[in-house]
Amino acid sequence: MSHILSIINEQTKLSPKERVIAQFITNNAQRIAQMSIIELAREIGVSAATISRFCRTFHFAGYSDFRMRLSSDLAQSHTAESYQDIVEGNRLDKIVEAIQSNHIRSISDTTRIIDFQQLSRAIHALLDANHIALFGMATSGIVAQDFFQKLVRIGKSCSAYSDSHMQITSAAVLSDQDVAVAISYSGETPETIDALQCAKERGCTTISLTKFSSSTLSRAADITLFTSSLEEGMRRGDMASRIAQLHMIDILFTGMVSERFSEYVPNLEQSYYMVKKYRKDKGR
Amino acid sequence: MSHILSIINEQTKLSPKERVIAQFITNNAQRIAQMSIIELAREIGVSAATISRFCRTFHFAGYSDFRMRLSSDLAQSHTAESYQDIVEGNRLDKIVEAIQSNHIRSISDTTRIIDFQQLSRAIHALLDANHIALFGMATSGIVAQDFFQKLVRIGKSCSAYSDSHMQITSAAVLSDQDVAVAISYSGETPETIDALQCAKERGCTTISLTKFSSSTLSRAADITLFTSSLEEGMRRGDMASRIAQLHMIDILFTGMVSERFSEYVPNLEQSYYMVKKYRKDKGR
DNA sequence: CAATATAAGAAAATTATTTTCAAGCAAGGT
DNA sequence: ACCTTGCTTGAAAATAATTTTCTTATATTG
Repeated sequence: MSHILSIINEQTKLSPKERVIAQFITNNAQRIAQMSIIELAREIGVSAATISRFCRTFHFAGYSDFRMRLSSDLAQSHTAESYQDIVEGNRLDKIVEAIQSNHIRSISDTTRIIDFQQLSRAIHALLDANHIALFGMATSGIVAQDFFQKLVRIGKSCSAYSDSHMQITSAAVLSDQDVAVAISYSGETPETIDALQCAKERGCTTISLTKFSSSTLSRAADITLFTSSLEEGMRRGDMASRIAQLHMIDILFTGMVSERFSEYVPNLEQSYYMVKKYRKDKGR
Repeated sequence: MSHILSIINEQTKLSPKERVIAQFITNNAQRIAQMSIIELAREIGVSAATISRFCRTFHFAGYSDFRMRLSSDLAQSHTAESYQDIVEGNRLDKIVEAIQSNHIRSISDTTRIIDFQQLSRAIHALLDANHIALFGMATSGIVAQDFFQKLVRIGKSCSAYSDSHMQITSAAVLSDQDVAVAISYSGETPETIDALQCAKERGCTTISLTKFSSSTLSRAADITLFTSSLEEGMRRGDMASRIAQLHMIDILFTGMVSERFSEYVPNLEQSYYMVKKYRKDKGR
């Protein structure tokens, strides 16, 4: 099934009309590409307003955006297979194949749902930030650490703590010149939400990176970035989700470096060079 | 090139403005998906009317129809060419495309060069290990941390320190029942090599994960695993290399879980469940 | 049972797209 | 040269599509 359709079908807490809409979309995905919101509304038997809201619920910019993404999603879906879970006693080559296809799919799906407006806002917010605070627990904490290392290399002031008390502590001292990035696949990790709320209270610009569906974290953030969401039960080991998050981090980072090339690239190069130099000097 | 783009480019008898439009569309196809006719008009420097007429000239129902067909067209034709470096002032859509293709390529290349014999040996060594010590600095340290988190979830005794003194310390107390995994893209990171040598001296089985070419680290290890090597000068930010390393970690981990399914999957599930439970109990 | 929240449609407002109309310009005829 | 004709193009009007606001109905909770 197409990525967008599976997101829509996964969502369990939908209002009656929303369910009707989801149902119709699932059964008539191909036709929707050619329908205006009004035609669709008439055919389903709901108001256009409800459909418009439905699209926003799923983080599309609006109906047009939804329709477009759905159709490119459908165009692609016969090319890529679906995500595969870890299963028992699989032959090694099957495992490798499954992981490869999960990861590649996760990257392409994430790319496909990028909202360039939000992405651009995020990059500029990060560039202009005095200090960047990164929040994330467990696997998302690893992703935060990764971003942290990158930001350090270009000389950006930033922090990333895996300890939830330290996260809050670092959030507590932020100002409105700062930016907070909260990472959580589900968007429901309490510690991460708390840290973001705290940062928000301090007047920070807040950025969330969650799976592509409505969540407490994405609702709370000023700028929302998404990774593809996997089918349910796919979370064992958080593998594909973490690859998608890192993919997004790479896009943010590269966007930043590309924008301030002459300032950041020398920093990057210095940081590699100095690590080498000071290692040698110690007499190995 | 996409079908629609080639149709547009084939057309030879176009008016001046039409040619300008065709040109822009060809060079910015990806971006158009997110642009209204007015934005596009402003950017090109023609009137919206002219664009509307342009679309009809090519037998589309109108601009919306054109935009939709173009984007599903682009979704189908997947373009993973060679690795691309970060360059200055690139447009965001180009950046995203480049990163996506680098990552996908990095994963497929890494998969292609897998030596299943070595992989299988590595998985069994890890399964049989009493304790697993992970070594890696900087970006490879992040990868080590990631593997660490996964191993903890299945209840495997392991360690991963980013501090090079602690790495050596942990290596110093290993026994011949243990396994050491040393991660370094170049295979020449002195701290990581030292740790592996130290582990070897203690009688450990040693596994290296490096780029695909001979290196001090891979020569020193009992079992060698490889990730694809990127073209020179591609290391800015270590993005693709880290994705490839994580891909390999996922393969190792999934291989382990798949082999001891009934022992490890309940552990995995318990670990997710308990995190949730003990968070709730704290009274949020 | 009141108070509050949520859902949903009608209508208004906004935004996007297409059409109409008029101006500008080049080619060809007188 | 000067008019006519046929294009091309943009401005503005007209239309269509979409979103927002406002209101009412329906649940939900204390």
